[in-house]
Amino acid sequence: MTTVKDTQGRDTASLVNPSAVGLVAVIVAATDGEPRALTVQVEGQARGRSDGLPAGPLVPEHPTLERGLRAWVERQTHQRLGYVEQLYTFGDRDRQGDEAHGLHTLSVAYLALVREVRPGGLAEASWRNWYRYLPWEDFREGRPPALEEIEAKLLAWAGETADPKLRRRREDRLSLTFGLFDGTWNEERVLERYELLFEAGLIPEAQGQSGAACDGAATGQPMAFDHRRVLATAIGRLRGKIKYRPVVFELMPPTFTLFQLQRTVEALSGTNLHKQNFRRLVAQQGLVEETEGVTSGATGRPARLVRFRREVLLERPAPGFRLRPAKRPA
Amino acid sequence: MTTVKDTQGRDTASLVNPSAVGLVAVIVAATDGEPRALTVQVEGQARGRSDGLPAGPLVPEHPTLERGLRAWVERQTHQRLGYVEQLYTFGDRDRQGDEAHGLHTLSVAYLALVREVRPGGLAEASWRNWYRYLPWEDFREGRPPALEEIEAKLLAWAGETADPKLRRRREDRLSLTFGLFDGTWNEERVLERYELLFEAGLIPEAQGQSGAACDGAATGQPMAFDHRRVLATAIGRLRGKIKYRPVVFELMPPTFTLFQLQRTVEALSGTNLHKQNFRRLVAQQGLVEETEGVTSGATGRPARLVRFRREVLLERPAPGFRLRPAKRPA
DNA sequence: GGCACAATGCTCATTTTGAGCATAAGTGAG
DNA sequence: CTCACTTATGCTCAAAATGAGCATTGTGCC
Repeated sequence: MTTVKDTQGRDTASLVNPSAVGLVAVIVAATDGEPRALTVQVEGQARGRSDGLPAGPLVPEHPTLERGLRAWVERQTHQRLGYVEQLYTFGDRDRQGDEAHGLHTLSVAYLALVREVRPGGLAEASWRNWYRYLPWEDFREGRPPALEEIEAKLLAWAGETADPKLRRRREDRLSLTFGLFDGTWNEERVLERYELLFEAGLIPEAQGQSGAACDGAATGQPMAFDHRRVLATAIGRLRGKIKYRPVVFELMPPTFTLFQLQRTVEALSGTNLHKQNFRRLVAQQGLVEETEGVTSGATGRPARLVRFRREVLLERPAPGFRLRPAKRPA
Repeated sequence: MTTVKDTQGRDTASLVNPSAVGLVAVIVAATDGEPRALTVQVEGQARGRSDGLPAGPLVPEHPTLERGLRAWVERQTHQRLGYVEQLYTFGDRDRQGDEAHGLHTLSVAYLALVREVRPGGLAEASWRNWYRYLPWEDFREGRPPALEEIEAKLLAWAGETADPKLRRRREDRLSLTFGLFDGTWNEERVLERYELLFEAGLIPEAQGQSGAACDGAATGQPMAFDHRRVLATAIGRLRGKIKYRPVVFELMPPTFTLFQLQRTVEALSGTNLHKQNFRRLVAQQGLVEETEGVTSGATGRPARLVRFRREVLLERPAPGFRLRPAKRPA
């Protein structure tokens, strides 16, 4: 048996202190131009049932974490997972929402992208528009109305401290994440925004917070445990990733129009894009190839159906999309 | 107490199956234009002692994983950690190198960037040029000689299978990761290259492999357990990150010249950059501001000393470097 | 045929890159 | 003291990538 000593000479081989480890999955699909996550019903947690992400224990039988995750998700939801990527491992003692046993609790979170939305193997599993939980993240229809109330409360939170340094720090964070003073918005900072709201006590999941939270319309629907945090992590990661890796195609049907593709990218990023430039980009990058088919039935000129060129995965820079927000006419 | 049922109705609240969890740290510094990682001596493992990354158990006392990591690294190595980021959680059953106990073993790996290279609190800890372990990743002096031998062996590996589909897949991977047929090299695919070498049996750490591995000069010095894999993950992540976040500055002294900065970026990315364009980029992005000082003593015209503009962290796109490889004159 | 509505094609002014040339300012040798 | 050499800095120029729009082309519907 191998022996390891850390640099102090203590034996660390066995890594004592066994911990409880769980897996959580953010399973994403995009249908009808809306970004959706697969959710399940979770009991307990103060107000009866609430939505949660599919989660399960780490099963020792599986050779790798990812394989374990694939196995039980596919069994549980009858949803075959295509693209899977590890997101983050959460281990905060006070954020897990489950402190019953003495073990340290970890959750290893994964992001999965799936193509089709089956009705759901289980009655309790359902697809939900992810902006239901994070309404301030959707800028497709212009600035989300939820932001008015949120900004007011955040400003109040920043102002409620006497310490000028702390106050300054809070204001800097408001500026950086919500673009509060300079009107800037970086769509990738989803987690930072959520965490800020959490700290400011605007997230009901934060136990022991002052009851002065938003009424829920503005700060979205809660989820069980810290699952909204996991969801926020997933969205942020995905928004970043589509810019430099062609992962959106994992969400598209075998054949689609450029505009459907654009709608999907917009759904994920929560912004609108300039149509002509978007298609120029896609064409130029050689991400798709034309098929015979065209759309029909809908109003307007029929669109050509295209399909993803799998070969690009083998080509040089393996590009994604660099998002370029369009000015909204409204 | 809360109760959670998964979608099958089984109770998953307690996430049974306790696991052993360890923390591993890739602590990076850059001195004299060389990228270095902090290593410790590890006993056991076939051939006596070998280099390993600082690792320790997850201590339940700490509120978060990151805090726990910071605490024991600082205590163990007397090295204060600045920037810390979670890298990845490894949980392969057969890659951990430690299967003594029945528990599933996880390692949560972190990447840390530090500014100064203290002589090392412990005699057993030492800074090592990271290319010692991954020599094929350094293109600063032109194509690494190690690649000749590696490519030959990889081609042989691809060719040794009869199944044409598998063979095709292997060749595609060689092309994608090592640019074998199209001469392309993506410096971020460090992990993919390492894993390919591992699968091809060219990495001594792979137990039960055919002894036909490279002699070590080409495939670098081994590390304990799967620590080279962790290191490869860290390098790949860091190479990607410096392109869009100003993290290099975590490695720089308070004041430095633009050329030192360039050397550091080059050290990390393993490529050479076009000098004039590099400084134009840095200037234009407003990443640094001038100081009074200039260098002296060395040969050549003295260079102005600059310092990182911390404010950029609060500014809009929070840019990093977009690396642009320069043509090597040689 | 005439409309309304998307899908497509193309233009044009800016910026952003990639590559170099030219000059400036020290050090060390003879 | 001057020349040779070395590294730091300034600047130029052509090519490619972006950001915004205008113009045309097919279709389904009165």
